Amino acid sequence: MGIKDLLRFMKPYVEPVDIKKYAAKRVGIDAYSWLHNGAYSCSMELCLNMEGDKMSQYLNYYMHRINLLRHHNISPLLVFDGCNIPCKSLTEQDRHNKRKGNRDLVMAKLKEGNINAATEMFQRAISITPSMAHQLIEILKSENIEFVVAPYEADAQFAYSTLDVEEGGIAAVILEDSDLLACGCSSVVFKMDRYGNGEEIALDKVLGSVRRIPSFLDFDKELFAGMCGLAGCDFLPSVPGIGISKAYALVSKYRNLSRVLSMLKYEKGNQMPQEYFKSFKEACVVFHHARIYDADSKRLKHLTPIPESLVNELCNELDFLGHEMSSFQATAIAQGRLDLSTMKPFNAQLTKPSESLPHNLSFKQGISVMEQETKPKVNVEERRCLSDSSLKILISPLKKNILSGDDAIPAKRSSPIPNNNPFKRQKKTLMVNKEQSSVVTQVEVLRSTGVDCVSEQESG
DNA sequence: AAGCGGTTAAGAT
DNA sequence: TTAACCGCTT
Repeated sequence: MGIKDLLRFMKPYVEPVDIKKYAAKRVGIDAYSWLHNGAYSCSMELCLNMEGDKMSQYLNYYMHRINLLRHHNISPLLVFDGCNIPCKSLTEQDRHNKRKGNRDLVMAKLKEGNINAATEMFQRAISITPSMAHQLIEILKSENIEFVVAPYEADAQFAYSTLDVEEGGIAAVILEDSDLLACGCSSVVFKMDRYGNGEEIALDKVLGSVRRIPSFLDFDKELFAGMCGLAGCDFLPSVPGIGISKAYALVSKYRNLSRVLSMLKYEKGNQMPQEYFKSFKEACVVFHHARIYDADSKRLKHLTPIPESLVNELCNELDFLGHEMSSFQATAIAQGRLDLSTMKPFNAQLTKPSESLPHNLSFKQGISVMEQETKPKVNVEERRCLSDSSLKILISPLKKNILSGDDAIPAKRSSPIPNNNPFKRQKKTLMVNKEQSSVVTQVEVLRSTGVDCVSEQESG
């Protein structure tokens, strides 16, 4: 995953960070990585789709971390991954198959009665379902926490949100894995623990740096991204014999990506796959011009505008970035109204099956192990963008929400909003002074006074 | 020295 | 599942 060995290579630039450094700033969060982490504590319940409190424990984990940020007066922006981009389809297919294998193993162990082995396997078989993401999104809405579902890669969405830090863009991105650096994200926080301690790489300290080794003097974002591409990433296999170190050496020697490429062509000759040069170009375009959602104009845009000359060079063929979407569709996705595995609105349970949209966009994180059997398989080759007409289904069940432009959808939660703020006491005193009109407040106060397991209905 | 494949431990409570 | 680590190979 990500760029091979990049983090190890960048070790000299990694610095410990306390998240309160970003007090009063906006910070981006990889929404799925926290979902994954939170799911460990209840992997079996999630996999077997068991009802009950334990199953929602991942939400507790989540709100704990959100509350940690709020405590430091940090405004979180949660970014969810959206649809797959075509050039990544091989990677996704692989994962899909592995999860399927894990599911078979779990069932075998369960039959043997080997509970220990089974629970271990459950943790490997976890995948985040659209409905889990949706549950979280409903809570985020009711708690007024900013979020966006990216049309495609969350990475690019992050990069877009960091473009104008002075005008309220995000100052850093918190994530568990992956390497935002290739997209040009200015500041990345890895491995943040429950107290807000993590490790950070600041790209502006990297580029132009002479003090540390490796030195990135004379590197710009384009060269840096090129280096990452050469080392191999999700949508581009690495050149045999070239890892991150050689990639760095080549780029710093030639300081120009096309010169590096012609050099490779010359040196490696027939070792280079025929498709490589085209794929490399496309990977670079993904890094710089991926499709993102622009919340102001409510449209799909490119991370940075694609120059006309580049479009011509690519023969007007931009579908490797993911298909173009209407403003209408992009907005529905961004606001979390669409289940991307079915392309149906989340709360349109009353919709007749015959009105279902075709399963032509795959949900990035896959579907749960138990759901895989019932849901039709997605053929990645057949993915096509939905037309506006097929989206009309959105209007009937959700008319008010969509036409009024109001983002809020009445939350239908089965579980109460988790409240496990590590700073409960301090919060409580603040809360008591406020008018306790909302369910949230009531639950929060009751909990902090020692009353547990208050359901929404009981308190309302 | 760098690449590459295989193994391992962590993550969550 | 993924990053980190180890040891063999180029």
